[in-house]
Amino acid sequence: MSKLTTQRQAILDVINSSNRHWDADELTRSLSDAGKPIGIATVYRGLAALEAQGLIHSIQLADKKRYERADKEHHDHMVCTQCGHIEEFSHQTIEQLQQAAAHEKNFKLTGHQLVMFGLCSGCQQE
Amino acid sequence: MSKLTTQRQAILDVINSSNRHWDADELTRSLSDAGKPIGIATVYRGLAALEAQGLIHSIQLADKKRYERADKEHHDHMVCTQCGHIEEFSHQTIEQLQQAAAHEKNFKLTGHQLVMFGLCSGCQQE
DNA sequence: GGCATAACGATAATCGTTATCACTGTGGTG
DNA sequence: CACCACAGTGATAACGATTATCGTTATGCC
Repeated sequence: MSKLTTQRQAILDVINSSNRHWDADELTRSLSDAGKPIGIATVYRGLAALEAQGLIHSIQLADKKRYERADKEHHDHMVCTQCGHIEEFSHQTIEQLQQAAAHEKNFKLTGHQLVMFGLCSGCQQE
Repeated sequence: MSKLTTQRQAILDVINSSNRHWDADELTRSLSDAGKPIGIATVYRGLAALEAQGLIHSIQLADKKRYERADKEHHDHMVCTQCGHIEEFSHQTIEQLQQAAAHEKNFKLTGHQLVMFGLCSGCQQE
């Protein structure tokens, strides 16, 4: 198990302090702005380590990976293709049906990602 | 509406000729091997145009985008994290539940992607 | 035939991410 | 306490997929 160093703790604190979905660059800047400069490579390594330990979660979007706190119940994401806003939702039945589908195909499920794309309520106005 | 040029027709033919999920590089090589050399930039542009016209579909994986024929009924994907094998499955109820979830959040749905990760039956043996 | 326009193809540029490598901090161990 | 092993750090180079650039080419229309 890797160490929870000062830097990794700082990354974790930032992520846990909000419900945002952060990318590596945003985290680097946020920490620098807070007077805790950190190397971008350290951020990437830290994020990988924290995720491996289950302390944070990630979603893989088309261009980049985004990280969020793990201390919430499982959910999936809706991404607004206009403004980038990310809405969360969870649906227990969907999870169950996924399990069933995997079982049917003889697939040993280790993870999944459901992302829905569309326009958030705000962006539908225009 | 963009044109269906010789090159784009060739890309489309390759994709429609199998149930594989192709990336841009594989398509370029396949066409070159078939005696129809094509520029990689042309492949990318062609793929974008073909997808915009609904003639092919794509899935965004962590590292790259893969394209498949569009003349099949809608389905989602299971990706083997060991060998890269892609299995398809469809579940009507899941689609309906997604619609419901989007509606609930006031989200105007334009697309979605559900990818499940795990081990295919072959890779579980080892 | 000539011209406007979209597409092509070679290649440079971009961007997120990973690898490299010299250096640093930490935690045993003798 | 000094030393060593080793994971982590940070600057930066490298990488890989994709996009932009730009001169050239093909196509369709008057």
